[in-house]
Amino acid sequence: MKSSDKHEKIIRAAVKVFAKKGFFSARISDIAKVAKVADGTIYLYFNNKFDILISVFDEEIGKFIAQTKKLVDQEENPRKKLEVFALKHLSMAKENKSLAEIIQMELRQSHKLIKEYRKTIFSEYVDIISAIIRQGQEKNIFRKDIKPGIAKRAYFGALDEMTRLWVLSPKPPYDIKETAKQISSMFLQGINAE
Amino acid sequence: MKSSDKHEKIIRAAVKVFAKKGFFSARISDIAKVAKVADGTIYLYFNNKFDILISVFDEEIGKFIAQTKKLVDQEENPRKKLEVFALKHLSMAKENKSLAEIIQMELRQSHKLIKEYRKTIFSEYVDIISAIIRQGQEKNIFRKDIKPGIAKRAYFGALDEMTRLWVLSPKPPYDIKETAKQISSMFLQGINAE
DNA sequence: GGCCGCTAAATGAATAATCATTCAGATTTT
DNA sequence: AAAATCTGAATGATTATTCATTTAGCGGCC
Repeated sequence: MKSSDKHEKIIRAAVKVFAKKGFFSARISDIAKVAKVADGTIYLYFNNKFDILISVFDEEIGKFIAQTKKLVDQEENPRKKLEVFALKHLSMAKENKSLAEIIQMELRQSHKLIKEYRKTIFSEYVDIISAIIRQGQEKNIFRKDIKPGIAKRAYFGALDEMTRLWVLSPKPPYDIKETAKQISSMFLQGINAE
Repeated sequence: MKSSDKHEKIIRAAVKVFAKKGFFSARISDIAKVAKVADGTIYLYFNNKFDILISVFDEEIGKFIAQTKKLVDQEENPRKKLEVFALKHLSMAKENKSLAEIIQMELRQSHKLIKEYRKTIFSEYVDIISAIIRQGQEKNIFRKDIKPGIAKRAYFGALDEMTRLWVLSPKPPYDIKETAKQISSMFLQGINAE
């Protein structure tokens, strides 16, 4: 068997096990069992347990961010860009529930390395939002008194919290498209009547 | 020494240690050392390590939610209520950084018990928001097509994400009042120019 | 084709370290 | 001098990691 297969198999098993039991409660032997590999084999591909978690993030989140950027770039209108971003974010959570769960739970860990990691990777992601907002402000489409640095976090936070609902509930209580629409609409028009 | 003192001392020490190292990496002996108490003494006041974490939540978060409710009730106008909520939320994070950090990190844990706990306690908190929104809709102040169940999470998520910024950064990069204003304004008016 | 020798990959039992928890005895309070 | 409280060393369970051994893959040779 080619070694790349094993690497892949272990990562996939780890996603499942971490999602189910959480990083600290997951045992290497659990992952080995799911991956159908000996405990020791894991150490041929990863330095330690923590390294597996980081690899999961690196390999899976990277792909996702790239996809999001591409989609957003295809739209012209900043309003539309925000909608597309919301839809992509929520869709990902629905289609890849285990990974979403790990991001929700484990990327919030207070471990120093994870904190640092989170800062870097999330910056790249939420900066997609602030870039859109700046664009919109330049085109006089968005209010100039809104700080992009605050708005990006507010928008991301709103989506992230909806994702948490998906992750914690067995069934999505709201429709994805409907939710993305509501959230982008709230941000664009606000909730004030008239 | 009165026993209530020890209980308090241990809780306070636990808040510090959990915030610094995270629940799983925190050792009982760490907490004991900070509390200036023997390891065994902790077990006279708490059943186990997990029980300490739950007690931290129960005793500290409970107070905070009660305070928030009281403040919100003092306002008449739903718009004003939302502003007050945001300000209280962010102020709490600034004034009680260790606790905010624990809420951010540990309450996201995938441990079954924590998941359940989170559902209960957070529902109580975010339902303050949905209640405000429903009130506003009844008075024709807020759009009727906004679902309170989505809006409450979006609003909470936005604030929660700003809190994360506080927790992860050594210095608050934005002014608390300014941030609360921006977020409530975004939700009320939206970011569209005119 | 079949056999041999070699290397890389894989195995999983044994190791070693970590800590939550306990409890027999010390100390303090009443 | 009981009772209540506290202590911290010892226990025991858990598991990440290691490593001596086995297995599989491959090229050269007859």
